[in-house]
Amino acid sequence: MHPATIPRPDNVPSSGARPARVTAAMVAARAGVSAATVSLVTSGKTAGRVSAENIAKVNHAINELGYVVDGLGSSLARGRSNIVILVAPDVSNPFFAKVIDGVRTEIGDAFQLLLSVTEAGQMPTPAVVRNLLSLRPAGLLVDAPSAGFLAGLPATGPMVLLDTAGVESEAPSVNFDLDGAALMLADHLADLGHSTVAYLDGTTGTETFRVRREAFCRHARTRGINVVAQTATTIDVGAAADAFARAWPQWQRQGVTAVVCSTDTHAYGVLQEARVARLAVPAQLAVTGFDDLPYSETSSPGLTTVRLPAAELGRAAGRQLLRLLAGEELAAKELVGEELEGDDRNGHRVTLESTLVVRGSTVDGGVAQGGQV
Amino acid sequence: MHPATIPRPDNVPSSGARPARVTAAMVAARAGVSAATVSLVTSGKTAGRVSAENIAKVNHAINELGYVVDGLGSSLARGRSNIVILVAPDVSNPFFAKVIDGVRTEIGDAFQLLLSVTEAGQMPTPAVVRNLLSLRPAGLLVDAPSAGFLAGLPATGPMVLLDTAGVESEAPSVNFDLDGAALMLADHLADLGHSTVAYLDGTTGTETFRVRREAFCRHARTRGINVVAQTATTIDVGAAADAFARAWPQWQRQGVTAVVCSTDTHAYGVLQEARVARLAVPAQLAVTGFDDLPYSETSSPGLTTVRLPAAELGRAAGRQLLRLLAGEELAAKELVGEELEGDDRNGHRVTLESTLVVRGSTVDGGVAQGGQV
DNA sequence: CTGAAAGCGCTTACAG
DNA sequence: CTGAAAGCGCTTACAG
Repeated sequence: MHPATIPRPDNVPSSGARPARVTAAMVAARAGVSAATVSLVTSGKTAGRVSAENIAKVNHAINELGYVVDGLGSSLARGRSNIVILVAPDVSNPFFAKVIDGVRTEIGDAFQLLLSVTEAGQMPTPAVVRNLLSLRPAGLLVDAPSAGFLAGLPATGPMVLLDTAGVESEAPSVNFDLDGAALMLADHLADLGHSTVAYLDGTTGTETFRVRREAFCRHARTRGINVVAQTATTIDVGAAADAFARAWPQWQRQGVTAVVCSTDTHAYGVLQEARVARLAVPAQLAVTGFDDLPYSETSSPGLTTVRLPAAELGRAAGRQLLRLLAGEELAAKELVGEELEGDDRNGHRVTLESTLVVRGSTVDGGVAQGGQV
Repeated sequence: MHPATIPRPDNVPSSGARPARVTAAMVAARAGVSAATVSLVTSGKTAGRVSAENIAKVNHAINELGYVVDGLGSSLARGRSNIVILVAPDVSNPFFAKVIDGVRTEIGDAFQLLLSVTEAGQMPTPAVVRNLLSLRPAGLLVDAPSAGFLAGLPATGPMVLLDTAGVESEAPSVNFDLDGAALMLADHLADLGHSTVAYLDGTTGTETFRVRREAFCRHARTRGINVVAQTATTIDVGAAADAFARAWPQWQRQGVTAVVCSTDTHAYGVLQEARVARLAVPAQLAVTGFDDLPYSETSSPGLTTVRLPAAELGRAAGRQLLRLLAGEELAAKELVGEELEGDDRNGHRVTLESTLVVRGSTVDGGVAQGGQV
């Protein structure tokens, strides 16, 4: 009579009742204590409040019955759940995978990390956000937020922004030093004598891409580099290869000696096409990227690229959020009406240094020479 | 005094109280009705139970106050939340992105889809699962489950498995017809006259990879094809390229005329290396993949591959889950003690047909000739 | 150290 | 059609 769910170990016939949920009351009865005591034990607040004997009894009963604290009841009583929601426009790329992993590492078991799922490349709609917030997450992590998204966000609990390049917000945030990165890149190319370069951008319209391009172009100009051409394609090796193949004859005529790509993925396409065209990299053409994705180390030649520390971005954001959450607890418990100490009022804006990783796509023997600058 | 959260529109000073949560009781007071009536309105159960006038009043009050039904309270009262949790070992690959998208499309706004986040390539630990389940999700979707994971799963609510290749389970599931796919592939290569091939596998140890390989080898043998070599690398273009470059001299001596890859990503590496080595594809070497990732259409030559309908996998699983959920509701409401109709007892095991997409990597002009077979 | 009680915010029989 | 009341499962003052 029940819809097929997961297999029952024993073939329970059509009585089909779901296994009864084990509640704190049941544990209490079994242990011969009150539900309050059970709660104290499960939440670890026993110090000076529960006798060792009762703690043992409760734990025993918990194991016997296989009790798990109900997330809904618990969250409702505490006023918030223990889930942290990570909102991001692009879940499926290796760079973001590292970011996620960093967050996960930092958040640990204290909170349950869940990813909001949206249409590829989209931030969740206001309606979805309202839905998410109604779950009373302990905190929110938002990657690459658009300005519109932030504007529509109702003022709720702790939130940390990741990779907000170009978007204004007062919320605590963790960012890459894209300007510094672009500067290093421009310097590197200028030092190598490049004076005419092309820029291959992404079409997603992400803020970070815009910032990368603008920062590079600015610093390039300062260093006397002409950015004579710009094209954009989707973030796809094939699309980038095509675009480069089509553009190259023209670029060559313009004297382009280097192609700067807004992400390594594009650069892979360029490298690939260059190999097919038997263009000597870096002698005839230098290629650079952003991100330092895994493949950049093993491509041939290796790709010179701005390493944006993805995992560290996730970790730093996780750390910030944990601090906010701890602060909240403090505020609720002890500091009502007072001011928190400086540490919690500053440090809300973390910027991570990027590094330029020099490899064979700009310098012969770049890898051998040691990599990072 | 509160930790910095998100920016307040107006600079609320250190009074700092969170904006008071708007509750159903507040809406009720404003509208001059009972909380029960508010609930009826928000859940759309007004038919014959709430006057048009009161509906209007309540809706008005809701808008005025910006009321959103609290997910925790609501879920606790109903006995389950409206979230569906998608558990998967590999969130960050373009194939899975399509699966997610399919699920999202099907689930729609009825439920809130959230992704469980685990270490890359890992299923969540039993502890995490218990945590997730304590949120009382309306349903669970599990992609590429390992046998161990399923065994450790407590018997809970509705669940649908995706891509369970090789894993036994009684739970409703949606799968690809990998055997049929492997057969088509073997036939295709045999028809082209290949009799000696190499197999390039992934090292993740995913069940689906094992099944792909075994099924292909079986059918290949039947068709008189010798699979003379097998290698495995991580799922990375560069790694695959390296592996191929290293293995090719030997393979060539063995008379290998085709490389079958367990996923397109590997095949990209092979194609790339083949171009560098000026190996004529497909004349000297045919290459095939599995998945039909986006780039397979634009690579040069295009990649002959088994198209596994990823989005359809997600949609079918979403559909199954919705049916389970609907059945549950029925069971709870009307059918206690009776049997559900056949439709709900069968059809719990959906198999999706795969197709072989023939492109230039096995047949000259493969694309032009129409693609699918 | 312990338990009875109130409360978190909602939904759903139930009696009118 | 409407509202008072009980209940979902927990946590947290509070009184002992």
